[in-house]
Amino acid sequence: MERKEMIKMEELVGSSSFTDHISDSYPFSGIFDFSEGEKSSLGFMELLGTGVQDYTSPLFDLPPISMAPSAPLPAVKECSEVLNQPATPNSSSISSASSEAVNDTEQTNNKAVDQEEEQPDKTKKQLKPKKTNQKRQREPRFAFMTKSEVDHLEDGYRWRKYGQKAVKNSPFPRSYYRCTTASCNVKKRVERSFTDPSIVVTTYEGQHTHPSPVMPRQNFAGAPPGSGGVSATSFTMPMPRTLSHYQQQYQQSLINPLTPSNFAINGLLANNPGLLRDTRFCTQGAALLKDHGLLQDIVPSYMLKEE
DNA sequence: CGCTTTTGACCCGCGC
DNA sequence: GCGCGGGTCAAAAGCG
Repeated sequence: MERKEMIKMEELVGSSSFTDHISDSYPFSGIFDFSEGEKSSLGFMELLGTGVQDYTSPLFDLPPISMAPSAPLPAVKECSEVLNQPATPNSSSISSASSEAVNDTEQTNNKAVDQEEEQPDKTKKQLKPKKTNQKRQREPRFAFMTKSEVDHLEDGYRWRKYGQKAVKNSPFPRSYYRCTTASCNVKKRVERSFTDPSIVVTTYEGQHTHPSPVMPRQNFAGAPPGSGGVSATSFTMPMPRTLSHYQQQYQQSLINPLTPSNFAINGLLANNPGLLRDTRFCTQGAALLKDHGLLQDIVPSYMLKEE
């Protein structure tokens, strides 16, 4: 059995319950898409190359202490768009989630209103209500590649497939999934790389507004949710905000070993001592050392002017 | 029976 | 304006 699986993102957040997916080398890479509006800034193919070797090559190192990037990453052209990212996509799960919740609510309301107002004729299939002229808000997206035989990787959440489309220039279709939780509008797309069919590209969009159905909260140092020790929102959203978020947590854990983040990170590292050594996160925004405030999550270090 | 998947149609933005 | 491609909807089918 040689199947290699992704590191589940909720595990990266801090579950202490995984051991069986870890191998010495993770064919795993991810980049972030902070696109705003319709244009995507995903560029992982150019960024990562087309071979599996590329995915596991050290795009930057994650030394256990410094977390310093070994080298600037390529595909800089993609980085400009991150600047359009509204403030702090991931510095606070609360703010991020709440702002999105507002958007979702607005969209839902608009939709409901539209449906009520328009009431298209019931000829044929009922048409979708027309969208308002405002541009569709696209949530921050996170994409990563996984070497896997299965398309739909288990990630701790329950998903319902709502669509499948053929992808241009690819023999493999793209599948669209939505989180089954009612109030949660997280989506993900799954498709195979046409350059390497063993690679599955998964793109998450949005943030879960609920804990993972299969990830018990006591993983986090046994602190009950809302107890004031470990807030539920800190750890019950395994969907990645950005990888740098986790690196921040890790960094924070080095600075202040009493922060709640440590419960997650330490548990993670305790169970997976090779994680930092082996995991090659490929993201422009992830490799940051200095504290650049909120921008630190979204702007690559070499784009920040040294002062 | 309830939930999920399938799948064709539709919507929408964008480029020409 | 039109066509294309990506994304979504929703009825029907499938499944446990």
